Amino acid sequence: MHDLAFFRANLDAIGERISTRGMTLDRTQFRELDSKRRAAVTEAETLRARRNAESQQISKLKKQGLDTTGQQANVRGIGDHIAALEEQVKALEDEFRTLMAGIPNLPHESVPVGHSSEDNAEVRRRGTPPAFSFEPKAHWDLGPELGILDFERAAKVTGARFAVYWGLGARLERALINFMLDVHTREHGYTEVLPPFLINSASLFGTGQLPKFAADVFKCENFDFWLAPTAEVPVTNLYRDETLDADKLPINLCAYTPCFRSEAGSYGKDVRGIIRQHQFQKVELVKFTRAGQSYDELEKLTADAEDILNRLGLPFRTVILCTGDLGFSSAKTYDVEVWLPGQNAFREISSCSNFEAFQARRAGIRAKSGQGKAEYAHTLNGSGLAVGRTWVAIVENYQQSDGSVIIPEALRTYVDAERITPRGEMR
RNA sequence: GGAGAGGUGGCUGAGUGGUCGAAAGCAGCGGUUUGCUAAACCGUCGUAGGGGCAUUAAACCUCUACCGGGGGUUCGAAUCCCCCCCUCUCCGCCA
Repeated sequence: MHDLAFFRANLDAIGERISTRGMTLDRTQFRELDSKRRAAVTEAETLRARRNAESQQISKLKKQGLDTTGQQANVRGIGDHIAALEEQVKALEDEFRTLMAGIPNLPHESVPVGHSSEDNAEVRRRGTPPAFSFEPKAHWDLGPELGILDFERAAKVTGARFAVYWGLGARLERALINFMLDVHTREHGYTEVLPPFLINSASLFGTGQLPKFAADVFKCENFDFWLAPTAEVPVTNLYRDETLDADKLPINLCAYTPCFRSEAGSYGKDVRGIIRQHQFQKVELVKFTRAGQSYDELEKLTADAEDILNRLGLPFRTVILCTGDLGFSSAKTYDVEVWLPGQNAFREISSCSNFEAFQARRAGIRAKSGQGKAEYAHTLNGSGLAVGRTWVAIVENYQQSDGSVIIPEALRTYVDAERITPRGEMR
């Protein structure tokens, strides 16, 4: 959500910047709706002022014991008029709010202009993809062969796009969660939180999933509860409608949660394996900062995510998303992409974004220093990392010619094994 | 799930139909006093939106809305009625 006064004053510049995202801002529509809305508000308020004044008169007359039947009928007439006007105002404000709520954030000036993911720019690359003396397998073959990944039974229990992890497969997932949380809390300065996995509509509005992207989120019947699509939602909304002490920022939080996404519109995409599931596990990093420090913190956040891959010895590259590929709420995003031998490609494993005040304005997250005026905080988040995709990266990058998988050094104490062998534990 | 008690400004807490945006206290801010600290005293102190406004912004004036949320009654609602949400206590049930 944009600041209204700023938006009005800089409409043309904003419209042009937004067009780099491949979206057209109808400035004429905005101006017309805004002035129509304001005219209606002014009219309704003028009438209300009149009603209040005349009501006071009635009060005075009554105290003098005078008859006020005529005045009362008159004010009742004003009241009816107000009621009719209020309906107009409400309709216009709803329309206006929907319009404003659907306008994406402005890309930061450092974001390259482009149309699609092809225009994203690589900013760095670490590690070397492993050389295999055999044809490396994809995890959707390796997993079942190792007896650690089971799609058939998941489909029976729930449906497509779900998986069951067995034995060391399940333990590898859990080990990754613990490893990531330990590194972030002990070495990167984050505080661990464990939030609710169901969130309400107000929270989804705060981070920008609602109203535009309701179709991507699972909704509970008969409750205003939704399954969290990412820990970004519950964790960012922890401070909704609060004013933070600016001198104590940044606040760095990390959280493990399962994430649930309907994946509407992704039919036929990544149908094999666990790259794109309705449920996946993620460790998320969230920062609340002052306005002036958010871009430095974005660099740190991204480095914190990359550090996990470094420690696991997984090759990756980091790209900066171009204007056309940027998410709705984000001003600047780095995607960290891990190398997957089974697909012979880099695949997104973390997405680190600075939302500036865009979410804070929606969610009412302010920061105030001493006697200073409260300002909107800046919010950031990034995966640190997507656990399922890290699982895939380990299985595919560390596969051996005999079909086994070596556990990376950093993870051994967590998995309590050095290797996953094809015998398997699935029954 | 059942019974009861609550939800008012940064906090505590009064207010049960008519200048109530809301008493009082605390905290905050400005000032007087003061060797320093403290105290005392005086003043000030919510948020959002509209209009005045014209080239932006600030300041100022003014109006409107906001006493958990949404409806209703009334000339007029923090106050009365209905629905919902949240918190606390007890019972039941469960992990």
